[in-house]
Amino acid sequence: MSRARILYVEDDEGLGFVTRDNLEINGFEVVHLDSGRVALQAIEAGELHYDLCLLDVMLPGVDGFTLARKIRERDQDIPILFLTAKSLEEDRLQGLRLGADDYITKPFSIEELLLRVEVFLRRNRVRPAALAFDPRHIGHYVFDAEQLQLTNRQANTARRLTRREAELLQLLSGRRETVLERAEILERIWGENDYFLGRSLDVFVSRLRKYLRADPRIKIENIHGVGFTLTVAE
Amino acid sequence: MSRARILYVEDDEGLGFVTRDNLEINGFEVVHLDSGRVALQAIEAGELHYDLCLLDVMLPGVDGFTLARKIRERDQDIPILFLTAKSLEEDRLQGLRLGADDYITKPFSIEELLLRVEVFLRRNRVRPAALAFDPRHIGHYVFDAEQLQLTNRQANTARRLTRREAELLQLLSGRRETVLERAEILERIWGENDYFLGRSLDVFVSRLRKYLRADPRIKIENIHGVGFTLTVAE
DNA sequence: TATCCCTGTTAACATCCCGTTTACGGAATG
DNA sequence: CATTCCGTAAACGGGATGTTAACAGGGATA
Repeated sequence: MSRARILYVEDDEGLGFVTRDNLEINGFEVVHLDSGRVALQAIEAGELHYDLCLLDVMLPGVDGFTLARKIRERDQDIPILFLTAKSLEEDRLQGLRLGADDYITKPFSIEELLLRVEVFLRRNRVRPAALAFDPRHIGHYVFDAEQLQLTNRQANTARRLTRREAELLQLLSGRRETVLERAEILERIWGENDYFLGRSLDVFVSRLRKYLRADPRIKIENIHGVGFTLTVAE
Repeated sequence: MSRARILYVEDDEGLGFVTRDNLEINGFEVVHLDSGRVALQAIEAGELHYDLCLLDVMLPGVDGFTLARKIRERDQDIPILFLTAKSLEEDRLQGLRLGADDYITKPFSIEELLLRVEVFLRRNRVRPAALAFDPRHIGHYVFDAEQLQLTNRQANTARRLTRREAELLQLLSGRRETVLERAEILERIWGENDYFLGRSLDVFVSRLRKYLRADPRIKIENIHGVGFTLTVAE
């Protein structure tokens, strides 16, 4: 696997620089943005993909919570860590409800930060695509990745998916409305990327389309030469 | 779906009682031990399998760190949360190095505790407050795990099971409708996992199917490459 | 001690399943 | 209009599973 990419949003210039530097020394690829607004744009542009988000809560303008919410809209699986000066319980709770995965209270030591980040990425790598335990709604289907089950709520029927099918649907449905590049899908699910696996991916996409055909609002669109996007029309 | 099992080590009687109570109300199965020594024995006996460990750091005799180290020797993945009165960084770091996953600083609110516990269990893919099935009624059979007896209420006949058969049936029927992975079954019943034990499991599943064949609503389904699911149709 | 069950494991073989690959036609691109 | 990319059905092959039977060893029994 290539180096893990971290989105780091922090307005304190000094701290931001030091932290970024330390993360990079330890082998991470860091994109450091120094304002909530810029980060919001970057997220909404939706071009880049990260393995982990590190968000300062207190940002001028757009705060960390808002960012987290936006990130979750686009990616329901990516780990989010908050950095917060306040150790106020109310803040911690709000973050956890928003789907944050952990908190680091300022001031923190670099060593602590690294330990937490590594714990996180390690856990994420061990259990690649099977994190979601909340059944996920896709049109009038309900998809339970853990149970490898796809239920048609309308017809009240269920279908068992194979592991690969579930992994792929998990990835697609966790990032709907955004373009998932072929290379990324192949890296994440197959762990490598060659011509034949690419054809395999096409076959799986075709199968998923068939399984989801009962709801015409659901589309898995191909972007020629780039990748796929799952959308659910209103 | 089984309830998540939490090992909770806490010497403060009052706090321990309240916390345990709250966890149980919220659907967790809690084993509360009130001293480090007792916990150490329990861990070294290695009989029980937990989904999460909640350890007070300050314990008379054997402290939380020592426990964590022992637990990590046996299980690399199980989430460990520390409860600590001190928010000293040195303590936090030591805990993280030992493989702790998080800290909760006393005093904590029950809501915070629950949120954190749930976040961690989610990562570990255990369903927290899921309802457990009564393992004793399976279709028109009645299963007594203690007596190793399986009674067919319709035909009014009974069959004696062997211990392994009973263990497997209890696991399957207590978690019906959910995918039980081969690895987990083998870990829980055999304590280890190799090719031959896997074949052994297949043999036992086959036997159970035969014993339960009289009720066609009962199915032990295989999910190829993943595990088994016991279902009882309406 | 020899013998007999009882139980869990191993062996053997048939069958099934699923990820991959092939094949071919259509679509997109420039 | 040439070339590459994609959609999908079908075939393939290797590994996973189902099932029956043989086997081994331990504890009870005589």
